[in-house]
Amino acid sequence: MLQQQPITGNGPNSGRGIGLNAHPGMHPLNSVHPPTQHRPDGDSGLEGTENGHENRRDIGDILQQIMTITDQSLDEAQAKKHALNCHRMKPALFSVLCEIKEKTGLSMRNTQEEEPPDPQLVRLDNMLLAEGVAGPEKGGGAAAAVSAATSSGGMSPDSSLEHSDYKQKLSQIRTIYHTELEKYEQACAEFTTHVMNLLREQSRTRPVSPREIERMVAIIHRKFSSIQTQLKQSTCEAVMILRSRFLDARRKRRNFSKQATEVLNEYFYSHLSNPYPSEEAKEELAKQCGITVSQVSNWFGNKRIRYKKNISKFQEEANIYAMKTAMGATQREGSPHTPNSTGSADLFLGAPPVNGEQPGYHMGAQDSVSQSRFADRLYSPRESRVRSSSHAWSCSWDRTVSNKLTPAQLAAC
DNA sequence: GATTATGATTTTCT
DNA sequence: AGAAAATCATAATC
Repeated sequence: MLQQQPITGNGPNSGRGIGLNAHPGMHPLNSVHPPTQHRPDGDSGLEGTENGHENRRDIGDILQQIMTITDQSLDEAQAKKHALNCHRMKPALFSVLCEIKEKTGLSMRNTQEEEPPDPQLVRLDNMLLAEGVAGPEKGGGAAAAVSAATSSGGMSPDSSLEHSDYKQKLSQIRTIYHTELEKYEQACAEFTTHVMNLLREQSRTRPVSPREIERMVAIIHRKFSSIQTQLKQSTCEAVMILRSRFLDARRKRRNFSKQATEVLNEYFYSHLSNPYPSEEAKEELAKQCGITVSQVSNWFGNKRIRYKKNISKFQEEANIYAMKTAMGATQREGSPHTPNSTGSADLFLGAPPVNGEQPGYHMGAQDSVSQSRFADRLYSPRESRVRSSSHAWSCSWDRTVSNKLTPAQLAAC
């Protein structure tokens, strides 16, 4: 627009702009246009000498004014500024100018002032809060996250050690996060204050309304919040990596202690006809082995399926435990049995005397006496009670395993 | 380092 | 819902 003026502008102001006509190089341009009607003298396109002189005088005046400003002392300038500020028309003029600004350039920004909270940021906030990184410092924050993550899988005996390591690392992340957040907030506050002061200062000489300052502050905060989002995102990533490293149970699998395996195996082989411990029995076993109930369940699940898949592989182990149990039973011979007892006493529950006979170790062999004994047991009141609580047992274990028990194992059962 | 053992998880079944 | 079966991933062993 402005650049076109010299070409098309031959109106009343044409030829009076500062510097344009004064520049000698512009004359050929102007000369393209024929002389307009307000020049009846039919000048050949060159500015009239009077006009030219007038323009030069104007420019000279302006230059002179500029020069005098630099000559003014600071006090003088301040006094003038003050006088301007105290001018009775100033507030009115100020507000009018502010209004005009609002209606023009700044109206665009009004539309985006009330934007909804960023869903991504909300998600990050929620996660940081849940992980105990953000929010109030509470001792149980990290621990709660850990227990929540491990509740399904159970805890290994050395888990407390690893959890403290996890907590320590998490608190490191927390510290870094809070330090960075503080830095960010400080920087944001500093910058905001600086800009506000600057704008307030400038509002004395140019139309800057308080509303505009507020808006500017909001813009600054928006810009800074993107940095905050990045910080939150990287913190979340760090927490996720930490979690996957420390809380993935499969990653840190530890074998149970020998003693724990012993206890579990003893129970398993002494209940080979129905290796489904009740909830109470599981709790008891868990207590004895120093593992969780779900770990006991896992162990029995694994053991059952692996035993069933390859019985011959487990024969030796089975016989060892059967012998152990049988010997235990022999030792206890004569002592009163409590058929409905639970827990470790259940190991010898109902195990009949093997008539002094040592376990035969007839791998896979199955005599008719054992079979009938097994059948008896199968339909004994106790067994039927247990069976009703273990639906799968009658369908799967009974058919595939129980009828392959060796005499020693059966005796143990 | 290949193989096996084993605890945990996931999927399927009853 | 709980167990079986399949699978994964790591520990232990050779």
